[in-house]
Amino acid sequence: MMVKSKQEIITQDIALKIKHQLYKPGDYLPSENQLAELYGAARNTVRKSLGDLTDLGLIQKIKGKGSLVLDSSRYAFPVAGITSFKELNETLGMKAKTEVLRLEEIEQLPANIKVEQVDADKFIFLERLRLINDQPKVLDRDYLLSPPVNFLPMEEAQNSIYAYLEDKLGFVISYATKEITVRKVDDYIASKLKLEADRRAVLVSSKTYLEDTRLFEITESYHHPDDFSFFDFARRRKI
Amino acid sequence: MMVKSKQEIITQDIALKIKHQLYKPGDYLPSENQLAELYGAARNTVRKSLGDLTDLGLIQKIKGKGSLVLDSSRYAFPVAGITSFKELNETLGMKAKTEVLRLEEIEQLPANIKVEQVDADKFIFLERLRLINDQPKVLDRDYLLSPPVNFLPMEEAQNSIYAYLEDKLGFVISYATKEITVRKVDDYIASKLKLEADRRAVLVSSKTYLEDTRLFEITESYHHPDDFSFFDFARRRKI
DNA sequence: GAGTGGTCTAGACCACTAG
DNA sequence: TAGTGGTCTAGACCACTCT
Repeated sequence: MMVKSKQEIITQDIALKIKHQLYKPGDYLPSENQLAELYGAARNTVRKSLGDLTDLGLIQKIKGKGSLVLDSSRYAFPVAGITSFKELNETLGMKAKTEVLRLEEIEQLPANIKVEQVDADKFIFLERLRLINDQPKVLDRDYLLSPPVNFLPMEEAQNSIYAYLEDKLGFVISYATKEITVRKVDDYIASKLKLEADRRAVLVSSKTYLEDTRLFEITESYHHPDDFSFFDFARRRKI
Repeated sequence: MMVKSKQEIITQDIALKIKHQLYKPGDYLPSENQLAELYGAARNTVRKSLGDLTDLGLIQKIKGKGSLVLDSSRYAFPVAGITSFKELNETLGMKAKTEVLRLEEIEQLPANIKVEQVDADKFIFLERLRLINDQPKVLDRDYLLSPPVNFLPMEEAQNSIYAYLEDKLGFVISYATKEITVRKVDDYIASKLKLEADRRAVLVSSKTYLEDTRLFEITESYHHPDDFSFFDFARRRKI
């Protein structure tokens, strides 16, 4: 049984109130002292929550004034973070379908994939085509390292493998690196995505890591160029 | 005179030690209690620093074990954040040049730019071509809102306008939204970027905001598709 | 059991904003 | 001057890892 921290509860409660317009864009949240009283928490705990909401782009803190609710409707879905296709669908309410093209074990990674050091015995190779309104939009190639991922049931492959890994296997996904480039693709990919003459697709390559920093997944997603969109909310960082 | 907080000093000191390999990838940092003693700070202060380093992707904290230094050499430059071309050059040491194509005041934004509510009297329009090894790579179009940006000297346009705004004008840049798409472009852009027949470029559209949440800059960057690369480090966020 | 990071508290002083 | 967020402290208890 997962117990939520007081801080998580506060974060989600405020996020929900912003989502449901109890706190509207342009409003100020109650002050930190008021929130602390309201939730029966120390001010530091409230501040941690407000910090998370700031990172998410939901509010902006202004010294001496308060915490201003931003208009986050345009980018509230966490596409800048690590989010799976399935999760995105549900958030955005699109009519989407997933076709599993291949699901098999392989001994080696394709030569074009650059990885520093991999101590996996084998890999689970999963190729999926993502369709929206019956139009092919994304060709996904997942390479799951085994170990730690030793088996992937076919029915899970059709859904979110993140949900399977997190909920069923208890994996804790921590972070990922992601690179976006534009590539000329081969005949196979071009035909699957129904590309025109130029045959360029947007390639999103990512590597995903567990809490203990073990790499467990490498993904290559080929997106149809007409429909690709990546939205990011970023705070200025100086170091 | 800008005074650094104790927490900033700690963050930068540890970041520097990681950069200079005093703490190497695979090593654990000293424990939080040891760091607190070392810097003469409370544990909470050290924890805030370690949290920032975690967000930057420099370390990964593991419960019961310690703070593990990650191999961040591949993505240490903050391309996922808000970073200007000039800053990137310096970080990556590329031979780059900037040509200012236009610098003028305009009354209206181009029709293709969607903005909610803008209370600017006019705009400073800056068009620049970015070349690397004499090859055109990026066509940048900046629209600076006036107010708050009332004037941009020509010599600053050739450098980083962020440096001008932050260092000379004292602006505090806080956050930005950024969207990446692929677009067919017109003859003008195609010729400037020396695109081939297909005439698609990667468009990075961004809006940048000040600390008081005022929008002050809209940018449209057209990247040559062969050279575009966007690298991101993301932590899994649930809400 | 000793050490680690995760959470939380109660209180202090500061700089900034506003009336 | 009162209220706000920003920083910092010293201490507590917890869950987790390792031996």
